[in-house]
Amino acid sequence: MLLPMVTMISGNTLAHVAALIGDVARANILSALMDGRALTAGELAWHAGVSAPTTSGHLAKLTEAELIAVEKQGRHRYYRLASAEVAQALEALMAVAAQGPRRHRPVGPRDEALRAARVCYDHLAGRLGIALADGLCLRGHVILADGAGAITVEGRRFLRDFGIDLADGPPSARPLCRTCLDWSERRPHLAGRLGAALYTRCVDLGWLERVKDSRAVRVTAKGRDGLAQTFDITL
Amino acid sequence: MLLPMVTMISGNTLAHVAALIGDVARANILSALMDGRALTAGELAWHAGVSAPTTSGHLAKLTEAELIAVEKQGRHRYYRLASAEVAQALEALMAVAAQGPRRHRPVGPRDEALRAARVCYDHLAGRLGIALADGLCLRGHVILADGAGAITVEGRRFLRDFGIDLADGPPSARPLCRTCLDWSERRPHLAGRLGAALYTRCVDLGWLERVKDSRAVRVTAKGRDGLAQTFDITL
DNA sequence: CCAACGCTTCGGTCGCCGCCGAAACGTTGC
DNA sequence: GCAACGTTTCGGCGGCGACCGAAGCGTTGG
Repeated sequence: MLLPMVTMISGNTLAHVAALIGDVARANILSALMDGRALTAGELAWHAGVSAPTTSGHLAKLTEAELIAVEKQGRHRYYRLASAEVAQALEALMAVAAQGPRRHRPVGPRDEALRAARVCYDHLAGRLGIALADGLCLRGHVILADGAGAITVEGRRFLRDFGIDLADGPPSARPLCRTCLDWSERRPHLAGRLGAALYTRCVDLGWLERVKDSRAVRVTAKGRDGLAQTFDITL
Repeated sequence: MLLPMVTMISGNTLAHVAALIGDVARANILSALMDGRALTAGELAWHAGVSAPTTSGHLAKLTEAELIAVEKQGRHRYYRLASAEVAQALEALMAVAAQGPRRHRPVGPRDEALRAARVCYDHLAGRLGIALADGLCLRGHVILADGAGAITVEGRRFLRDFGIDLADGPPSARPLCRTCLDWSERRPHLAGRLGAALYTRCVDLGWLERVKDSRAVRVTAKGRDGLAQTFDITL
């Protein structure tokens, strides 16, 4: 049989990366790490639903492929996603999975919480993430033209008043403001350094709280007021 | 053992989609379809490097999961990617694969052609795609701020002169102008309806030609002149 | 109408990989 | 130093799924 020669190289690497994500245990591990924090091997074993030895094997494979990175700290080992690109790929896959044919998923209460507000790597997603993006867009603070975005001059001033100065920090190669396709809302929300700063600031202000063992985010009473006053968001 | 309950649902669907891409034969099939055209089962079998029966099974699975779509035509069956989201997910995975540890890939001449200019679903990628995006950005026809993009008023006029009217066609939900992370250049190139229109127009003008059995694109002599005059691109 | 062709279905084989328990390793703390 | 703990390594088991050849189905063209 005639072989397609060089084409196979890209297919091989593509398959290798996808196959790593394509195991239920490993997918659960990566999903758990999508909240941007670093978790221990034990915590990840719990999330994956398999034994510690099995988890260890999975973590070794993911680390070797540089999908995740590890940091030793005492007798714990903290694992985190290796890069924002990995998070983006995972989110893109979830978007495909969400639009696919109804795979039997009885929408539980936990699922509803995720759709309301959740963390996507280091920024907000779900209905709250969309509302934030819409609010900033409506006031002309950012320009979201057809899935792409940029910060205006007034936006920069507004953000500074809100307590976010995007000029500080090391000059990073990371995009200042980019969008990310929301898998539950099917619309773009704010990502990049702006998205991360917005989320961090809301947490610092006590407006948002993480839900334990989940990517879901809860809006506090103070947060309800603050979001309404600052961003015109009513939940 | 305590089970993480509902969290597993998302992990399950994520793993299912990723596992479909995570087979070498299927990855080759999807890679081949990344050129945006619809190919027959036989052609895909050749690209996949496996027998016709095996390919048929793969195609059935991919179709059922709605990663690809099929169209019957006589005794042929034409398969294509089901949506732009699928293409985006594939591109994101390739970006991850490209930045990972050097997986033994001896850069062949075919590979070099892909890095120079290739089709990414329905728009241009590679050095040529980057150069086009940079050119339009430099002249202020589009604004590419940190990986995000929008078309300016002058840009719209310029594109109309070039033969692209983005107002025509049915009002589509597809983004007009978005960016796509280039896996070989590690920088954003133009995607969305603008990216597609630019590629189509260049082909119509006879500036670009597809390379047989590859996603690579060749610049014609006429194209070299045209690209230089219109976009200030020197290859 | 029959032969050629493209594609799918069926049946059986084989190899890879996920899984766990037991044991080893390294760190912490008493 | 020793016990407790978190994590990894080892060995062996089991099952899923990719693969092919042969046969079946539908279409095309003479």
